[in-house]
Formats: sequence, C-alpha cells, structure tokens
Amino acid sequence: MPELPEVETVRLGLARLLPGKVIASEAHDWAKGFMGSDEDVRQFLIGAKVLMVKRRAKVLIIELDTKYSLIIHLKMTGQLVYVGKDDRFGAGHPNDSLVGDLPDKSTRVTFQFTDGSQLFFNDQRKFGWVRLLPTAEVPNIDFFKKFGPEPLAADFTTRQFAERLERRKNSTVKAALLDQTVIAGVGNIYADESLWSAKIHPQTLIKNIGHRKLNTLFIELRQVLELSIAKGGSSDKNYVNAEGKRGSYLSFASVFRREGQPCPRHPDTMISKIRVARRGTHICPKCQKVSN
DNA sequence: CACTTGACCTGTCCGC
DNA sequence: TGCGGACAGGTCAAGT
Repeated sequence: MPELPEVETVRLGLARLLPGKVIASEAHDWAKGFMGSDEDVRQFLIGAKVLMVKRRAKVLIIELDTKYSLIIHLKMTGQLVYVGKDDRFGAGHPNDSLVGDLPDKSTRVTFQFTDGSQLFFNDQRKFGWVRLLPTAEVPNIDFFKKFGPEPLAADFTTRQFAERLERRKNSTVKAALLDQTVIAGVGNIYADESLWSAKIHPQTLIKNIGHRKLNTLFIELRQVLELSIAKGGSSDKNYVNAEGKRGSYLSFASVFRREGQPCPRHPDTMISKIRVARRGTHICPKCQKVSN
C-alpha cells in the first residue's frame, strides 16, 4: 500500500543514503520482479554510480551515471531497505528496525555496493517490480506518460484539480481519486482520509459535486498528504522506510482502519466500512452523505 | 471513449 | 487442529 507519502518517505531516505555509491553486484530470485537483460545489467548497472533518487507518482527512480535508471514500483507490500556495512537489524538492535535480518524470504532483489552496504527489494506478494532502463526513456514509458499531475506540485492549481476530476463525471469520487491518470499518487488510505476531511461520501458521483466541494477536497487532500509525509507515511502491515522503520501516520488517521471507532467529529457515531470502487472504504455515516 | 471487472500474488483471519 | 474461502489493495489487460 505504499502511496505517495510512503514512496516519498523512502525516496527521502534513499536520497540521503545512496548517491555516490557504486553498484558491485545485483541478484534476483524471481524473473518477473526484475526487468532488465543480463547484457544491460553487465554494461549499465554493475559499476554504475548512483546520482540521485527521484519519485513520480508511486514510482521511484534511481538515476545512475551510466545514463540508465532503476525504476521501482513497491505496489502493495514492497520494501526498499538499505543496510550499511556494519548495520544489524531486528528486535533489540539500537536502530529499532521493523525488519529482521536481510535477506529474508520476501527478498526479491539484492544490490551490493562496493563499500559493503546493500539495498534489498522485499515484496511478500510479488506485485512490485524493478526495471533497468535508459534514463532518457523513462518519461516515455506508457504509464509515465499517462500519469496525472503531482498533487503537491506548486503549480498544480485547484482549478486544474477540479477540471481533471470532472472529466470523470460519471465516476464515483473515490474511483476518480484512485485513478492515476487523473492525479498521481493517491491510493486507498489518502482517498478515504481526504474525503472524510472534505465531508464527501466516497460514492458521490463527480457530476453531483459542486466546485466549492471540489476545492475543499483539493485542499484537504494536500493537507493529508503533507501530514503523512511529515509522519513518515502509514505502516499498516508491511510498509517500512529505507531504514526499515515504520511510519506513524495511521495513529493520526481519522477513518482509515478505524471501523467501529467514534468519528473524530461525532463521538456518538461510529466509523463504518463499506465497499466503493471495489475497495474497502471507511466513512462517518453522519458527516459523509451520498447525494446522488 | 468511459467505466467495470479479472488477474496478478501471498499471508492472515474467520467459520466450520 | 486443519482447511477452504474471503480479504487486503496498486495497476494493467480485457470486457461491457
């Protein structure tokens, strides 16, 4: 479930840890999880130096000095964990990591750096992937071209947000928020949280939401995403940052995974869990009413 | 074109 | 205790 704030948290960690490191070797146990020919690996990955780490939507980009990049999607249970030469993980270790010794049984790809440090791509459910591509081709990948704007970009306006959502007038607002071609980076957690904040029922069709409400949704969405980045993201089950540590946003969440608990606005009303856009969806029945 | 559904996976939890 | 089935949710391909 890494969404924008989780991927951004990983990026911040890797951007501090990786630049300047030189890749000594790469190994993967699962062909679908690593896309890149042996030839490209030999020529453009082994011996390459990390320049910088970027993010677009929920995708990480590790730029190398060979004009190639590693593109990484964590999907639902992916982790990218850095282990320094003398780092020890697991309970009782001073770094308080959530992950144990690595590699473990969920490790799909291992990168060794020449200084003895390592980067592990773990993915319990094998939905995620790593791809080695020429840096110049990255923006031309199909899904990169289709991504909508970054919700936190300074030049992304309320008006643009409303216009893009309105292209999906017959969709439920939740489905539209989850559509990466409308806006990039929102997943189930932040869709539910921002809709609660804006007092909009997730089932409401876009065409039945006025401009004012869409403006409110935009403002609340940005606030929710920013707060989560500040808290290091949401750790429900698998998510950890580049150092193997959890994020704390879920303890600040209003509705996500809080079914049966009181709504922060209405202590007499319990959060309920319904299904919208085929996803588990959390709402306060009192402040979020459908108006279709 | 707009929108919905199935498939990809594994671990966990629930009811029998 | 074991076992089948539902569920978790990001995204693409295929279907309506």
